[in-house]
Amino acid sequence: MALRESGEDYLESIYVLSERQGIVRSIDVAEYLGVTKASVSKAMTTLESNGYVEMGKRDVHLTERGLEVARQMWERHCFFVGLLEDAGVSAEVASQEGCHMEHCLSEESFEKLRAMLGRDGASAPIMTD
Amino acid sequence: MALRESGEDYLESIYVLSERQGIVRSIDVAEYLGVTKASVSKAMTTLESNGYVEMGKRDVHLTERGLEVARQMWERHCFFVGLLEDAGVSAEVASQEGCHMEHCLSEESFEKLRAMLGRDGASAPIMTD
DNA sequence: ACGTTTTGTGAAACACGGCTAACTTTTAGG
DNA sequence: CCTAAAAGTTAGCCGTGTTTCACAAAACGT
Repeated sequence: MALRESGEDYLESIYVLSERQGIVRSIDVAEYLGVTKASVSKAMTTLESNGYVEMGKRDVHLTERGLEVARQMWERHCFFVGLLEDAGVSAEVASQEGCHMEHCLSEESFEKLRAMLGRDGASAPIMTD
Repeated sequence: MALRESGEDYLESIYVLSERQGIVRSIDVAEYLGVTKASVSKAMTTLESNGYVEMGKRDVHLTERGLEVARQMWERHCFFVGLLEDAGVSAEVASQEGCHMEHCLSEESFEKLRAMLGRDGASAPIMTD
């Protein structure tokens, strides 16, 4: 089953939170994304059954497969947010809108775009945002 | 009621088709977007009740309000498709993916991005694609 | 003018992704 | 320990936007 935009968002947030705090619980994801814990629970179930995450007793973590997607999403997130900020968009708006742009492109197209725009591949350090 | 991504797509396609062929029928929109005519029928009903389109006996056309949105979407479509093509993405893929990017940004952010990237505002001539 | 084909509509169903509410389970303080 | 708070799950609902299927209405060829 193909990953949807919302699934990618969940994976990305698990990635960011795990870098930030190590162990990630559903409630952390819920707060980060601004959804209810019920929504997270549902999403985790389908992400787990598709092999993107594994749920322990009190944590959730990415599988290899999930990590790959998550890193890619985070990379794109940083790219688009940086691009918009450079264009003069406020950090807050750039972050919101970048969140959507990151799901629009295939990997191939994204790489081509990044190559053309000459922004290097460095992702922003993960911090509270 | 705010316009959703799909509503914007419908308006844009009516705009493109009307430039191309004058009169636009539901079936044309359905074929253009690759959805069923039932979907178009339903979408037109809500777009009409929100003042974006008017339905005649055998055609559908944009109101002032709808035209404004449609032109804006088309402008963005051309911008993103052009950008991707310049990056080396095939016309077909660029068109597909540009279709999604065009809905991600606020008007303000889009203008800033366009200004920074220095692509002029000329939209591509409307042709079969 | 008639019948066929094309076009449009309406009803019912589905997938998705969110929500609330109620419940269970786990954690942690006293 | 034991209870209260926090975290997680489950069930059911909603809105959006599709679909299919059946039908209505219009257009068109002969």
